[in-house]
Amino acid sequence: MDLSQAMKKISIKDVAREAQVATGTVSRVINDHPSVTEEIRVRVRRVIERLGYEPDPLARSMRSKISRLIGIVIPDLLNPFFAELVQHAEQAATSRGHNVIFMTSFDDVGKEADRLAQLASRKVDGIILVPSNGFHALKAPKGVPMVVVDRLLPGYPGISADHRGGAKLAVDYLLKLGHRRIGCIAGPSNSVPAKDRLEGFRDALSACPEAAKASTPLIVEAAFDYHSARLASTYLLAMARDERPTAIFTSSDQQAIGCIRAANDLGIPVPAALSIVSFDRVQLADIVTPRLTAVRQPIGDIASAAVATLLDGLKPHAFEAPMHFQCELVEGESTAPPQVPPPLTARKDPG
Amino acid sequence: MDLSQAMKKISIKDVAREAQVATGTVSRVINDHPSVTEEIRVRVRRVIERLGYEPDPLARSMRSKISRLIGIVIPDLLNPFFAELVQHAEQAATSRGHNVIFMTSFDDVGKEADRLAQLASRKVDGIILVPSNGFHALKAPKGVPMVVVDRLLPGYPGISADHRGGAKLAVDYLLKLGHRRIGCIAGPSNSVPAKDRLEGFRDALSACPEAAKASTPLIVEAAFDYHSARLASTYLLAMARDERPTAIFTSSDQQAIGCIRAANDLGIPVPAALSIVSFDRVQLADIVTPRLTAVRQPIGDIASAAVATLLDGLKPHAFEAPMHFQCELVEGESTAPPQVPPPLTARKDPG
DNA sequence: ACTTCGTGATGAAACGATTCAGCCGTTCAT
DNA sequence: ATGAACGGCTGAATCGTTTCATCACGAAGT
Repeated sequence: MDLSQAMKKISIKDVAREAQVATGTVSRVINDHPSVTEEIRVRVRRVIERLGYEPDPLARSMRSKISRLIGIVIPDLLNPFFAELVQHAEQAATSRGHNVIFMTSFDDVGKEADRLAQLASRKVDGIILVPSNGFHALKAPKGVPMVVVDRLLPGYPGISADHRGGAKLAVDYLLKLGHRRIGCIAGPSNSVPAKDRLEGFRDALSACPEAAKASTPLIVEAAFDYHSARLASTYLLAMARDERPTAIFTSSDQQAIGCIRAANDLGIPVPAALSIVSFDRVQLADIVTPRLTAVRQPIGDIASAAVATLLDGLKPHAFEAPMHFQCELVEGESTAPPQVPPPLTARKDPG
Repeated sequence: MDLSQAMKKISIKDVAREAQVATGTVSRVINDHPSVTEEIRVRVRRVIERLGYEPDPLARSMRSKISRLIGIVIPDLLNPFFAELVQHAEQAATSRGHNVIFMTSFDDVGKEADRLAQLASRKVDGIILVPSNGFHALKAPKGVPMVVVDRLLPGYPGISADHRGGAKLAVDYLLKLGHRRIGCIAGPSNSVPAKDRLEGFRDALSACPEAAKASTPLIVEAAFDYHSARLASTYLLAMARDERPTAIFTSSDQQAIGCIRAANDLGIPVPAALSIVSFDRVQLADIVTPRLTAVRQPIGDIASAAVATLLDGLKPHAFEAPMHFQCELVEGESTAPPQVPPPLTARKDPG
């Protein structure tokens, strides 16, 4: 016992010798290859157990070209949406016996290309990419399946939430509450999801000409973060009372929080005088006051689908339509029916 | 050219043949081994360039036992503090030519052990571990350097912020503002950092007997999250006005937000009637209303130090004192001097 | 002049798995 | 009865490096 403990490492050869079979046979036992009699299979298994043998992943992948490793490249982990995505992807990969190499591109096209090359040289079995924003002719590494998530890219298999449908959900909800002047903090125009959400905003309005007319001038563009949205919201809310929106759709939770802040600063109570619906619905949405009504992306589903696509080798997707997942509206406390605006001219007092 | 493109892959042998040297020589050129004449070095380099040869990391690590991979295991990526830690660690590793395998333990000791074993079998060059909470005899994989971060563990090289000193910083600040009844939302008692922060809280008070006497009954324990802290805060703030704390130190930003919410619900204005200082100071602290005054952990430094420790092979740390990094107080808008409490009996009205 | 050394380069043996060609014995169809 | 097909196993080649034991050669020491 002690001697065997002192031994450096047990390899497939040791197992083979001990079990009186060839190394190839042991290999087939390990890999559950059918061509092995039950008797031998059991015998080998027992020896493996006894020796505490574990195959070396490195040697294994070197020969087989399968690394049981997948790469994930995202722009920024501080964005809770991406953090959640990574967490779910890791979970999905782990449950399928893979590990994940994590990388950040910092929204830099150069870094992104570099990271992809590194992953390729590591011979990962697949890559999940959330591309950096803006224009770029992405060059996917040859021979490594890749799936683009969230920010879709033409020509690559893509998976994302149905941003357009989700936004429509949000605005439909506001319309149903009775709102007609609905502002929109759109995301940056170089972001695909932002554009999609804006489309969804318009989709919803197109069913209600009155709202469409009143709301179209109330669309402003801002980055996805708190500060930009606070600024943009201040602009919208500084309008005269009968012109300013009674509700605002924001393209991210952080934007919504900036919007709430702007409303507070202007003395506009939320949701009494201003309803807010946001997108993403990450943890954040639940701890802010008031809790956000928001459209939740099915991040878990997206992550699972991405991993499954890679690991099941569903390559043909490349030129088919991207996969979309339905969003869901989660009601919080940031929405209410619109106040009846007090007549501007005279007060209808009794008598 | 076209033909060479069609070729499967160029290996070290191709380079050797083309440059008229032995493969071993090429290897030494690649690894900047000194024993190689300038002439040959140049010649080989040129061939490498021309052929676009890139060494295969797998084959490389198989022989050399060096994978240029480090593993990082954290309990939960949705905790923004850990997300930031991972982000920084990835950055540090990348800048040193390493990649990182990311794993989540979900605060489960069993999963944690499993992940560590996986990393060991992948022959990573080092492991950064944020251990799951609670008791456990952690078994570090043999032969892989490991550094424990944040939640220190006796017997392992550890790196963390100076939680105790940081907490003292926070409470000193409150004392300086004039507060004497200072509440404390302590973290869960099975968490090492939580205990350290509580120590720091006590350290600060020990300099001011008056405050110590008034504050000691105001310590309550809660999980690090929003909801627990909201509950705990409500308990503290529901006390009579001259008994309840005029300031509260919370052990996390999320706790602080729960605390603010509790104060709001009770009609206690922050910071006018209640000052709050929290720990961590992640992004969150900046977008909440009011912005949090908080103690910031130098996450970047911690991550860099962890990576450096692993990659520079500073193993002897194991039984030395853990490495601590100083925290820094960041002023926000959640703190103010205490209100002068209005006399309880009669109002000192003129006349 | 002869050994001793050191330097730079070589060729082959690891590393630890997978996989491929081949072999032997059965079984099945003809 | 005979050949083809096939299942089950073996042994060796292979993957792309690093590293080790040598070796050739010239400089230096005696």
